Amino acid sequence: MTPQRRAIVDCLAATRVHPTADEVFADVNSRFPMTSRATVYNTLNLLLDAHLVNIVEEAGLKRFDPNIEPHHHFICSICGMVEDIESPEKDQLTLLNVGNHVVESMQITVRGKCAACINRGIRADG
Amino acid sequence: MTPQRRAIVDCLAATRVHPTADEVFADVNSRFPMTSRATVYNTLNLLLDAHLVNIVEEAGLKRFDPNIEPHHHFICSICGMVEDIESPEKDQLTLLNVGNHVVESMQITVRGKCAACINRGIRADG
DNA sequence: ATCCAATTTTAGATGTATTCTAAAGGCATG
DNA sequence: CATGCCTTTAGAATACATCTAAAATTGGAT
Repeated sequence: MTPQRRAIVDCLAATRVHPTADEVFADVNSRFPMTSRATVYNTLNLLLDAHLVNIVEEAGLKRFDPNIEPHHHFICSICGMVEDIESPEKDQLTLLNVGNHVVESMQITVRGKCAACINRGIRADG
Repeated sequence: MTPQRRAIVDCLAATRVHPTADEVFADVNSRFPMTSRATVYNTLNLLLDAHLVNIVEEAGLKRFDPNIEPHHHFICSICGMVEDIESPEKDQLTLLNVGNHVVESMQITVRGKCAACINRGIRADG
């Protein structure tokens, strides 16, 4: 565990915005200015392999999620914001059977417009 | 509607494997050898804008899905295969409320090991 | 059939995200 | 202090996607 790795883990643990690798790089670099992108990518991939973070893909970007409990996501179609859903309804979902495949997990992705974007739109119109 | 565009649309309509842009390019090129990647990307993006195809992102690749009915996906964690789920259970899902956001759609992603990969594994072991 | 304007296609350059590589650095152990 | 192992660094290399400008094609008017 090096200072760079600790900074990367801290960055993920402190945020709820599902940062991209580049956003993690920018945050870590503000504290350790010489950290290279390769270190950020290496560390993130190590965390992925160790199942200590998850990945959410959207609009061509891989976003990293330190929440490894099974959960779901809301994605704003305007600003791209990704938010964890901690709804009791998530548990109503039992594993579907799919053909002859072995099902291991299920995840719901909810899409729509986030409250912030709706407010921005209302102000712009009025 | 040009021959190139028709070939791209035909390719998508004929397949159930959710091809990537590059796979579409390879297929179209086998019939129209001089078709460029740009034409494939342009046409796919036109189809996306017109909501005539959907996109499924997985493992850093954008896969194109001509099925525009709301539906769900099974993704194999070994080979990356994406399969549509046409399960009656999909309809039991009612739109969740998520904070103050406006929910427009919900999609389930089921992950696991596909039948083909399981068979391959069993043969490899025995 | 010919011309023209508008659109599409092409090849290659460019952009963006990610991974690879080789050299340098750090740290524990002998 | 030397050694070996692992990490970090900077930049090159790769992969996927988009952009650009010129050439080709289309459909409509003559």
